[in-house]
Amino acid sequence: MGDEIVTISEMAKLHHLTRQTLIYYDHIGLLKPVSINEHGYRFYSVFQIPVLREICLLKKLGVKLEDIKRSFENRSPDSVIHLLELQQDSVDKQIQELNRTKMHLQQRIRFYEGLHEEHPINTPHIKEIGPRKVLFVPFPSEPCKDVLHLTLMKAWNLLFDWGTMPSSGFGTLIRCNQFQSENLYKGAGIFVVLPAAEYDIPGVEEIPGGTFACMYKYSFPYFKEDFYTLKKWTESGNYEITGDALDLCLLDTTFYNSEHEVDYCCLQIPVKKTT
Amino acid sequence: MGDEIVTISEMAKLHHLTRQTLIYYDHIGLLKPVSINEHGYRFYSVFQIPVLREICLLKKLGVKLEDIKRSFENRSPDSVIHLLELQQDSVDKQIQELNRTKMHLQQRIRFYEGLHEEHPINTPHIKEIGPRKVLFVPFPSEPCKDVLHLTLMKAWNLLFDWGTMPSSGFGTLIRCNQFQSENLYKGAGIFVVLPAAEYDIPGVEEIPGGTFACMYKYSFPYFKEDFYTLKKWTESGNYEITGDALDLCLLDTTFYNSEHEVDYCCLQIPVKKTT
DNA sequence: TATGCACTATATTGCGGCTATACAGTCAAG
DNA sequence: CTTGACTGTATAGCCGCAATATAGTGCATA
Repeated sequence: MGDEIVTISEMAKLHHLTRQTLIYYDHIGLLKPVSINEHGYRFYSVFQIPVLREICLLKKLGVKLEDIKRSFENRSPDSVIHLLELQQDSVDKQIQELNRTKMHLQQRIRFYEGLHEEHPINTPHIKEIGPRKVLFVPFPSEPCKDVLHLTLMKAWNLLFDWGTMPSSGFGTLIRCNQFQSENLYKGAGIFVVLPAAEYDIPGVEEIPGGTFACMYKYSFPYFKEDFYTLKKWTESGNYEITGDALDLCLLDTTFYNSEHEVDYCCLQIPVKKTT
Repeated sequence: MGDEIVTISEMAKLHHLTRQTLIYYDHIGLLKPVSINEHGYRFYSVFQIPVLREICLLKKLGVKLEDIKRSFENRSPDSVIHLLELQQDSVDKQIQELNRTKMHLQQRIRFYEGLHEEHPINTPHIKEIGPRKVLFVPFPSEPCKDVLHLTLMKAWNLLFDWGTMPSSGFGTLIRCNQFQSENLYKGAGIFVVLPAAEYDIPGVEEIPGGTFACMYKYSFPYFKEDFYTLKKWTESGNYEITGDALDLCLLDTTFYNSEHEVDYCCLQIPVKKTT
């Protein structure tokens, strides 16, 4: 050096880049060497050092090479401010998105950690459960494997369309006004529990908190037997049913193993003690 | 449908994916159809719907397909919790990184917006300036174009190594104990202004805030004339110099145009009034 | 003069997670 | 028998390079 001319390797080392990167920048027209000798060797001017430095800075700020290139075609303090402000908006959006993702991750982890508590199987018992916001989608017909899957996917996609995620479980909801009827599943459907923070979705129902008769079980949600077992238990125990029943799916097909090849669910019927 | 078998297009539509994506998942072994007929047509089982749903969920949570694939090879609630916790760490890091980037963007925008104030050229005046943290790197020899560039790159790279960014300007610092000397640039060097929030860098100097004699000018920082002009002005105006002089570079080579082909700088000498 | 070493060049492939395109075969309805 | 909706494979492209293969250049030493 010393004569205001810099080789490609010097230029690269100065900016903590590799030679290939500079060759790439040459190819895409982002930074072309001031001269090329008869063997194709690239030579840069010391005046290009601040230019490459600025490219590295903008790159580190997340600006795309194409945008950097266009910015240099018409460079002024105002045009740079404009570029940086656009980048600021983009970064803000990315942070927002990541914060949502973080929230969904937390909810999902908490959901799975709930499984660590020891639960008696097929044993009715009483539990206090807080209020939940759910999205409800009715079954188009009598529930069976296919209808269940399709209805769940419909609910799931509705949530996705609204930019949120079903990170806290789902299940089957049975309307209490059909509990005595032959046609138990009339008005029933799939519910998906919403993350606590997400309210701006139309058609959201609130499941009130309170006392629930619960029973953990391995079965498909369209097997009525478990529901009737739990219902009979509440009646024989001086409880009065106060609302719709939930069959919350805790472990689905994706967790099937040699031990269990049906869903692990928690049936929940809201009750109050009759005196 | 209805017979528990799903075609590729149905499977895709159910999950808001394209056919090509499912073919891709087949190729990488993430989700293989349960059967393929004599013409190569792919057929999925309804039991694969929850699997693909879970794949989409994990994908939306930012988990890589390769990790999802491995997770499914040994799937249990605990292994999923582990996967999600790893992802949570990763998201936290990304958010931190973006917040730093955002801060640097803000500083950089504020720096350029400072140029919007109308500044008289070559006219000494008095200004109050707050304290600044800077990284200082001495010149290895008498400053000239090359030495300036190399020293600046050294400072710049030191900051990059520490994971921060010189987003608020840089310039030349001249030691006040050499102001009377023939050898003005002894002990001089490059300073780079640090973002306010970044303290954990070794060798950081503090430039105290206070009253400064300032002069905006177009020139290279190693031209002594401007410095002596401003120094003479302070002395004739009953000011006493109280510290090192700064020659802050506001617009460098990258902003050169037909009008100006030297740097736009602001010379700053800390002073106090002599009574 | 030969050898070695450090430098330079070009061209290609690969990463991740697809999308888009081109081209061709399959299937059911009219 | 044609039409249109489906299916397949194969390939290129996105971004910002890194890695590799292969070959030429330039200078110092044996």
